[in-house]
Amino acid sequence: MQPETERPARTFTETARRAQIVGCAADVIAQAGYERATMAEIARQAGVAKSVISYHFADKNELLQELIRTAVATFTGFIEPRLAAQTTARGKISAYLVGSADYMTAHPSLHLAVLEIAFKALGPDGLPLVASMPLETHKPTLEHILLDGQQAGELREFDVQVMAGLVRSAVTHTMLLALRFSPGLDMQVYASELATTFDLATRASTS
Amino acid sequence: MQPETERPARTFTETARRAQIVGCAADVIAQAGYERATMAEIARQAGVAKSVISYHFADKNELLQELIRTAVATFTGFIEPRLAAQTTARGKISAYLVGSADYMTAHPSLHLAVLEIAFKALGPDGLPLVASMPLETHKPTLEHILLDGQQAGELREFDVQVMAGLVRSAVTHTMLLALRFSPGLDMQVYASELATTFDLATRASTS
Amino acid sequence: MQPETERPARTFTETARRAQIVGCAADVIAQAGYERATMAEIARQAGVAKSVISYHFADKNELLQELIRTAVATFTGFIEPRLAAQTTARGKISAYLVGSADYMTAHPSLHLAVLEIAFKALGPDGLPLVASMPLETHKPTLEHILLDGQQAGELREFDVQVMAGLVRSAVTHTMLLALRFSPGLDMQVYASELATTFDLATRASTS
Amino acid sequence: MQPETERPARTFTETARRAQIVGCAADVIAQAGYERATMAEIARQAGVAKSVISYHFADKNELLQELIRTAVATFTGFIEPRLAAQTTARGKISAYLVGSADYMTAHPSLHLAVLEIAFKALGPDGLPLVASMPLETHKPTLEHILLDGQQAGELREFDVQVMAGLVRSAVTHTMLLALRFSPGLDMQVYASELATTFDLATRASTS
DNA sequence: AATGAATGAGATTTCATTCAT
DNA sequence: AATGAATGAAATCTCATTCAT
Repeated sequence: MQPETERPARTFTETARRAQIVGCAADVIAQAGYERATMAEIARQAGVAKSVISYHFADKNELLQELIRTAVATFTGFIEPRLAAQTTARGKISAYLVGSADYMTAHPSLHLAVLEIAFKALGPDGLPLVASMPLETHKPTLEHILLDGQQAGELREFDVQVMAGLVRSAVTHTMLLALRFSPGLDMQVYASELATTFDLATRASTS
Repeated sequence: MQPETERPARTFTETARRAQIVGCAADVIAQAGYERATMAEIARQAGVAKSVISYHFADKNELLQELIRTAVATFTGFIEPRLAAQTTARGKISAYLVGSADYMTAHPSLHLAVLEIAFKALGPDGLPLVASMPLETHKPTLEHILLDGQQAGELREFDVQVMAGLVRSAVTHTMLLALRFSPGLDMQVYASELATTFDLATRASTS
Repeated sequence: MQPETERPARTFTETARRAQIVGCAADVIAQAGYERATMAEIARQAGVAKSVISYHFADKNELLQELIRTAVATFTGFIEPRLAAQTTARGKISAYLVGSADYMTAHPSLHLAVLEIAFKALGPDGLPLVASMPLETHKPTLEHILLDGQQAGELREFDVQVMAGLVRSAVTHTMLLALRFSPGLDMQVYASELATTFDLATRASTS
Repeated sequence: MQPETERPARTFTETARRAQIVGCAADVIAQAGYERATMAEIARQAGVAKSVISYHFADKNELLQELIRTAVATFTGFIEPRLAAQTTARGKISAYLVGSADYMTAHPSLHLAVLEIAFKALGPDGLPLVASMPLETHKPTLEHILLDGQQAGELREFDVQVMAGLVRSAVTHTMLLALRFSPGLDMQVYASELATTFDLATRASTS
């Protein structure tokens, strides 16, 4: 049950420091962009020496991976209860979009940081860092929702892969670009507009 | 009419060299990714010395900007006749999606390179390089199409900004990710799936 | 009789801890090599925190010096009775070689660690750490043996410095390299081969 | 005949610079020791910027390997004619020792640098750098000499491996230590003392 | 028009050591 | 007596850019 590799349990202080550093990293990455988010800059933001980060994280990759793990957990905690509260596929899709917008509003720098990392960070093997990470926790979920909706006759026939990709892009990419070009944007309005759009695009024609 | 800044007209050789270098840059960026596309690597691919690039381009930014200008021109040449051939908004949207897929098929490394640059390259001010570029040549176009469609009663009421962003993301982002995860994907089929989806999402309900 | 510098006598626990750490240091240095024998690694091997070492030893140099002192004492305890048991110079030389091989067999990591340190460790002044150490406890001894042998007419005329250096190198260096390239080597056979060689090289021609 | 990997032929300047840098590296390593021979220090000694070294050598390992290659070639050029001039095994052994001393006298920093590197430098895999290098060009040679001498009845029976190791250690290690502790030492005298010693140790008893 | 050579700024990482508890 | 946490110095390597020829 426990992993073989014996790692001494983390101290309370250790855990707190790691969380603090991850938070500062997210802030720096979100505000200054991934390429400016050097270890030196993150340390400066956290008010500690560069080597403090090295002390708590094996290397930059581990820091970024922890950041992503945090974000995935946070997002999941945000979105899952909302999905569970809906019984219909159409309701779940809408909840996914609105919930994502809420998450982005609640944790903007975490969200932006993850996107920066997903697009830009490379692992030691030269492949995108996220390629070796469970970023897609909710990927099957979204496809399941669509599939279930089709089988229940609630949604029309379409390629589930394509539609799921489109929904996910709407959340990560469309909203992101929109935010970048108009920072004051109301995410909730934006999300409800998307919800309407996807409802029309997916519902069964007889409805 | 009169050039603002006095720059001697480019010779034929000069123009050819610039085009060659831009092409090599696109290949390297598309295949190896933006972070590996160093000046040295681009020069190696082009079979010239690093300083040749510096001779023909003021700096790396200018090279990337030229690449983007080339891509925009190519894309425009691809898409505009197809839009012009359509009279209805619904037809134009579909043509935009299918035409984009055709462009990606015809010029894959140009397309991929532009996306890499758009996501990753920063200008000297630290802002994304594309922020200061006419990347959005077709942006007003797409919004015009939607607006005209609404005014003609052909399309339902929706936020034009949101929908245009979604369409554009579908082309740049959704397709890109789909390609990355399944390289053998048939772009044309994918595009027609998207066309159906957007048709349902945008058409006026009475139609 | 009276210690020059006032240092409180070491407790029993203290002494044991120091010995344990020295032993672990020897193991790590012998197995992983001097450059990998960081304080962190030694502490890990000893199952204590890094700062425990700092607590018991002023700095890394003191730890290494203690290790060398231990090794010299051990080696001396090994070799002196054997030398004392021999009455002739030729017997003593042979006993030195064979005894050295026995020592290496009995305390391999101590021996390897000392060699690593002797070759690689630098003191704070940038000079080899062993330059300021009584590593050469047996150096005069060896030269005395040779000199006595010459005066007794047992050994031929040769430069005592050169020959002593050669004998010592045979033990530290030649055997070491031989071991490195063929780990299963029988040290005792090797030593007796060396003993024959040096006997021929040093004995008076009339014998 | 030519190696597959196409490497552009080196310029005259390039070759000269590489040689100069290798020479400076040897000087620094010999005088200050391997651990102080940082890229910065070598560059300072050469009067160039750090990155000039990076321009001419892929990394520090390549620089060190080139240094070793230079030393091996120089040593070979020194020793081979002298071996060829001797017809007997005993003459060749003597020539090897004296020739080595001459080489050390003629190229002291090259010799010292190689020893420093051989003992201390690790490759990227953590193994000694010289493990992957043709340092032992003359190793078979020395063993051949001894073997031939035994077969010709000129040398007594002994383990060829052991004796070859001892001869080589005498050159690299014994002389080195002697030099370190008495810098003004006359190498030629030292070598002739060693030559006598090894002659006695190896010649057939009937001679 | 082209190029080899040189450069300086900056990024990550390692490590012995110190300090407060 | 012991330890987790923090630190600063230093080292290697990368890369866009510039200069003299």
